[in-house]
Amino acid sequence: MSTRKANKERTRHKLVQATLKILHKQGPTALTTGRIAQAAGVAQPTFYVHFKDMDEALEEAAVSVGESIRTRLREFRDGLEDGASPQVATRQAFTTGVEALIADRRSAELFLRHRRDVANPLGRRWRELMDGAREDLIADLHARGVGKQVDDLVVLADTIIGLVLTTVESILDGRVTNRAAAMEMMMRSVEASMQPTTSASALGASAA
Amino acid sequence: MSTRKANKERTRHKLVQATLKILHKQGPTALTTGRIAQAAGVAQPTFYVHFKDMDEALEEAAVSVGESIRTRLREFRDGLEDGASPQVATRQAFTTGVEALIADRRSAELFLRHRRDVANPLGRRWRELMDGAREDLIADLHARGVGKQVDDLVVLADTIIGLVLTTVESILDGRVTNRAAAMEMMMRSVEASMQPTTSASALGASAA
DNA sequence: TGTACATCAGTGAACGCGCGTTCACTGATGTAC
DNA sequence: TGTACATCAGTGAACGCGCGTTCACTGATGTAC
Repeated sequence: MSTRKANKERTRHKLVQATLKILHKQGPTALTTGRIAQAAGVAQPTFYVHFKDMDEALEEAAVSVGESIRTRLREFRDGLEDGASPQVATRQAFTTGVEALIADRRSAELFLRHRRDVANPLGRRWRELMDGAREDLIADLHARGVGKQVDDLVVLADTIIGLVLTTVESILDGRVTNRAAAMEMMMRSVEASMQPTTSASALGASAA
Repeated sequence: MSTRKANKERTRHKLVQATLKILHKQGPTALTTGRIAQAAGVAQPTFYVHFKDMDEALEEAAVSVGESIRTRLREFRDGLEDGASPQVATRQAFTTGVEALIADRRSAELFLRHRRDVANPLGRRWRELMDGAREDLIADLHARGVGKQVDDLVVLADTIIGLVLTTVESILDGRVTNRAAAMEMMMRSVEASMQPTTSASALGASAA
């Protein structure tokens, strides 16, 4: 590749990273083309050499973070056993999700913060990402025969994803010191939602 | 109260509601004093009769939503039994949380969307609200003797709160049609996280 | 009740500032021969 | 390799616009007597 083209890509990359940096440190209100350019070390009009407008830059920033998370999810997922039981597989899926997210703190924080912000390209893009992940999870649970035990795989998937995000939040916010123990407790919750409905009655036994 | 004072309060209230309306429909970027005043049906400089700046208006909007949620939480909570077992009480606490949030859709959506937005007065205020709720929950769990079974009440509280918010999200986003069944599954997850750690081993029994 | 005066919520007009956006230009890089 | 020309990423300067903010003013409401 020509030096010129490579340099242009480097600048573009710097602008995207600067966008994420400002968004992370100062929030959406502070996002201006001038600040982004300054943080990237270029003149302000340079922004327009690379992006039509702010939305286009945000869109690319969202894709960047989204792909980084998705790539890490795949990396962790490649380590999973294939023939594992639904319980073991779900346990691994849970751990995978948590590890993939906390591996990159800034991405995780941005994702958690803007994931429901539908007025923002970031929110829209990440919502698509979540919807895809949810569908994958449902398909996976179905393929492993979990549907026979659980009436509503949509709710089960939501429970699992919700607990993954909750765990990540607890870790990122520093409320959790013993990660292993916290993940153990969360995973027990996930497993409970996979039991046939009747098992709820078994509860009485442990009630004082 | 004088008509004058009452009128002023009405205008102020309209401005706060207009702030929430624009924030909800168009997002934080669209928040300008002009748009807020227009939505409230007053001239733009009127905004400054009531608020020093945008942050002060946002602060009041945050308090307004926060109090509406907290009031509803208390209303629901007043219906709880006192001497109930930890399990029954937690079950009721869970239902209470979900019902209190979905009772006002706009407040719930705004809260969920901006709850981690620390660059925003809304996010800061609601984070305080959450921290308070978490501490209350931990104290309540402790008072009911749950601490004897569970090592880490902080994680348990996070699990419960996380599952409440997850359930609310599922309902608001329309992924859940059968609310009762969904809440039943979520509650089983909550209950599982309250079992002594050893019960995790009981899992093997149901694994195919 | 009536009158004269005080208060003050709300407003139109005006302002400066920072923002997004455009454009002619520069100089480094690439290409043709 | 060397030269003459083409391309194009990046820039400084300029611009209009919308925003926040201020202020003198208005007229409705409140108050003193």
